[in-house]
Amino acid sequence: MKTRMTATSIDGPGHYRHLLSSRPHRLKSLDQLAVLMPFHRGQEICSQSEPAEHWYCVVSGAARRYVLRADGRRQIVGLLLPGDFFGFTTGDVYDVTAEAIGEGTVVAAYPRRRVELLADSDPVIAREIRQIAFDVLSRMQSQLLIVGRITALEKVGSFILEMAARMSQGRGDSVALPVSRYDIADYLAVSVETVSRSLTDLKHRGVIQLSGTRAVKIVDRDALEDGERDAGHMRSAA
Amino acid sequence: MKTRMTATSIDGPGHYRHLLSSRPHRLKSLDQLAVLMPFHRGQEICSQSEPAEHWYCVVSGAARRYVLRADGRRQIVGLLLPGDFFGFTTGDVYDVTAEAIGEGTVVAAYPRRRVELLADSDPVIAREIRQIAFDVLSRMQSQLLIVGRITALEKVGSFILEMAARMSQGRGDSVALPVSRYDIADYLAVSVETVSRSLTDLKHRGVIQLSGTRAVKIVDRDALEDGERDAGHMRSAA
DNA sequence: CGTATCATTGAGCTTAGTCAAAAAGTGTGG
DNA sequence: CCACACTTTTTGACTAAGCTCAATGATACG
Repeated sequence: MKTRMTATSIDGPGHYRHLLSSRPHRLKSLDQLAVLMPFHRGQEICSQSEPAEHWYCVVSGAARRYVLRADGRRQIVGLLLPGDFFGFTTGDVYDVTAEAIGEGTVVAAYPRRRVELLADSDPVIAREIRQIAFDVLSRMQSQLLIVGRITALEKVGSFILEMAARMSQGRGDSVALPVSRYDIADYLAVSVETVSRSLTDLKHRGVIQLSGTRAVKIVDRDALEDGERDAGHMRSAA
Repeated sequence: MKTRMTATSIDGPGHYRHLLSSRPHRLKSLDQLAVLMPFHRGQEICSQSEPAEHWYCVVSGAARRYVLRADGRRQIVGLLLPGDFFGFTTGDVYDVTAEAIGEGTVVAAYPRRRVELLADSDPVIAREIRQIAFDVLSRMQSQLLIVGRITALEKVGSFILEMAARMSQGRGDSVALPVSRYDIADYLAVSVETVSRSLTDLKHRGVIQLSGTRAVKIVDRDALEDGERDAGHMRSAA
């Protein structure tokens, strides 16, 4: 069993502070409550069935939320990029495990009780948290829509589009995938081999270009979006 | 295009009031703000891309949230049973369409602006809404975990278990499925034929019994849960 | 009681999973 | 800087699961 890094394992709460303050994100008003924690590659941030004492926000790097099946299969129910919050539960324990993907992933941990108390006295903060919850909801629904697609090619195509949108804030046709093929496979609920084959296929068709294994350039966005279009496809104008 | 029933189409806001007050659910404190609306089978409750002016709660019957793909395929991203809330968005328009499944499905509509104003002045209500959002999150994650399963048999098995848990509050091994095979198919992202074949299969194996097409009796719960068990499987003790 | 919808079953075909192995990166210590 | 070990990625051959098309049976509703 992996050891879990605790808040006390960092040598001073202000060490990564600049990372937080320099980055625009929701809950800015709660930054002073946050404890910033760096994690090693593959290290658990919070574990399924353990007391849910914090809400988290990725500051830099990336993380994955997942469950392990009895057959050993891993199912990823969320990829978390900088600015993404996680750790919200219905009960008082975490419902899935979250772990850092890259070395040195930094996460802000907000003590749940204290934040909720603050929210009780400050409607603005309460609204912020509500909005964050809706964002999480929206992210999860996107994944559901991707995983629910029919062919593996469509799943991988949608995945690239989602990553492109989330990583570069919608602009730019180049993505540096923050995850391995294995992660993509477990996120899309297909096998690694199928992910690899789909990418190769998209490359051969001239839909994408690959520089190395992680850098993807979107050449023909329309082709990716085909089999992606749903009736009434439009970004919600906030 | 289907016509959408508006709030004015009911002949008095108090007509279905007893349905709401007799049913335990969250947001009891907001019942007086709710407008109760009955819907016909297949009638739209709210539409993708339209202004999100209400939050909803199913009072009786059932509803589905879905998107339509360019190829005509329908993807269901949520089945809503009595007590379930929906209509939360990140932007100011609904991100998917919701429609009633059964004839006479009754839904409570809460005017979003007014509820948020109320939440601003009442921390208890704000907390309620937060909790509701987390519930929605949990429901969606459950679906993601089911859709992400490998075989159709596992998907259908998990679906039966989920419905049994949600409909009878965990008690009882009999479920009256509130939806058609087509709905199940679009919820699980498999074809109707596969749903039918899987149910027949489970019946022949003695895992379930079917009385008619909608009534399912769980005979061998363990068998359904196999390929269902994930490491650390336990209900969060609230 | 007829008609439309829903459900089941069958046959053939396509896709993706599995098993196996090679190739390409990555990182480490000598 | 290079050699070695390990991980990740790709490719191939085979198998099996599920989709499509098609037809028949069952239900529900007017």
